[in-house]
Amino acid sequence: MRLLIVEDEKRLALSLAKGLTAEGYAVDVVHDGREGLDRATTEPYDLVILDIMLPGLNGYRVCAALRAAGHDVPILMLTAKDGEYDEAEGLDTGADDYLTKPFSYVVLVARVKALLRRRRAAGASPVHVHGDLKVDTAARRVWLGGAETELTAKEFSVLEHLVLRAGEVVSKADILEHVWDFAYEGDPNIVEVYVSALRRKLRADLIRTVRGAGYRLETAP
Amino acid sequence: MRLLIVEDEKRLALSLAKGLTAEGYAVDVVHDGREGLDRATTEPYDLVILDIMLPGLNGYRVCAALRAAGHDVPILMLTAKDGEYDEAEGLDTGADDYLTKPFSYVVLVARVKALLRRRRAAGASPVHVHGDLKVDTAARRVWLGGAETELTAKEFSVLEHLVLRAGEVVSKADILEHVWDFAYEGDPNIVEVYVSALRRKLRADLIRTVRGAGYRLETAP
DNA sequence: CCTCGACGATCAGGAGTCGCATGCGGTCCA
DNA sequence: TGGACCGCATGCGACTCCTGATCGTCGAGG
Repeated sequence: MRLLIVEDEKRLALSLAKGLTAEGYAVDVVHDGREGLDRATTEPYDLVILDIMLPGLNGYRVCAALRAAGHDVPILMLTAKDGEYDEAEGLDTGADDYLTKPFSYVVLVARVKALLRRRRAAGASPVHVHGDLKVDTAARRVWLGGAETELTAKEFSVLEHLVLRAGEVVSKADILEHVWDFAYEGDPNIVEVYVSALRRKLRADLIRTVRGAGYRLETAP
Repeated sequence: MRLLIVEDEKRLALSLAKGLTAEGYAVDVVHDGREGLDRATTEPYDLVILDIMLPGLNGYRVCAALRAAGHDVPILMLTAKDGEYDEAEGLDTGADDYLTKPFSYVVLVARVKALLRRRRAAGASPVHVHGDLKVDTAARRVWLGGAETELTAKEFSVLEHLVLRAGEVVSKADILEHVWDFAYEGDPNIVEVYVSALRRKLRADLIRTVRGAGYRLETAP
């Protein structure tokens, strides 16, 4: 599950990102509205956490623009309590839920999970397809050209992370942070070991090495 | 059968939950309106017991929001006798039945059963079929390939939870939360013991272990 | 065009984790 | 009082994961 946080208070954004990453989500953070809109329109996020007061473009406008562009990604709005902005307005522009600052981290996580559950209950499939590769994140199953392949937990996590960023180059540090513990003090070689295993179990040319940068899951067949 | 209790008086909520659990229902409890709405919209409950006076969002609004969202889950409202809230209003917003505090536990159970019967009579099937496995959550009976199998209460609850999420990986923590008390502090080993029993009584390959992730009820035959 | 250095791939082994089976005592109910 | 059910503990077996070492490959600069 991939989350985008659009929040200009950097400390808050960072702490949310850390926590949600620990929950197992892939988290990206941007600090202004325009950048947020760009990312949300071009990348496949499962949920967007959107602050109202933002430099560049405020949260309402980001939200409205996203909906106008036909994106139905769930949006959780963050509003300040001082009443300058109205919660109802947030829901009117197409947000799915809102949270009033200050909020506890536990509540935020509960809302995030609820929104993701709701979306899943509505029939949104957690299945990702790229070429002849099919990955079902809920069932934790992987097919290649119709044949199912058995993966271990770590192998699946690495693959899932690459699939969520299919076509992009993902650095080893990024994979380490997301799949392993946050502050993992280990050899980046583990990533190589698991990529190697994935290539062996799936197909060698599925994961492309970008020397000095990381790995990229090939999307075109 | 899964029940959700939305009630902020914790002692009352707990005693109801205990009683209904003993009746064989899987019971979740939340203490405020918003959380109740979240859960009811995202989880597949068979009935919601909803107090009127709630922090966050009162019972009427939860009920109205649920109906507005297209959910037809039966709702049993709990009203205080002091007339501040009108019973009729509860029914207007879409509740199926109401009960005035204080009420006897026996009456509550009778109403719950009546509502579940009514829904069943209306054609909602509590029977889930996956391959040659048939599970009747109302009657709490299980058939495998036409032959009925006797399960204990806990065995059935674990199976029911897996059936409701058939095809997905369900973590042991998730099973613990839903089948045992919600704040259960116990050894995940219990889950393993019950899964083991289910495999013995049903078929070994029906419940698949996904190492490091949980269990998955196989859907394909 | 060759050489060298850095980076990446692969392999094997041991430690640790995870899941399963079994058995025992407690408790609840008939 | 007896039986069934439940929670818990233990020990075993298997698999996974990480580490370290070695081998391979790419690319830049001489």
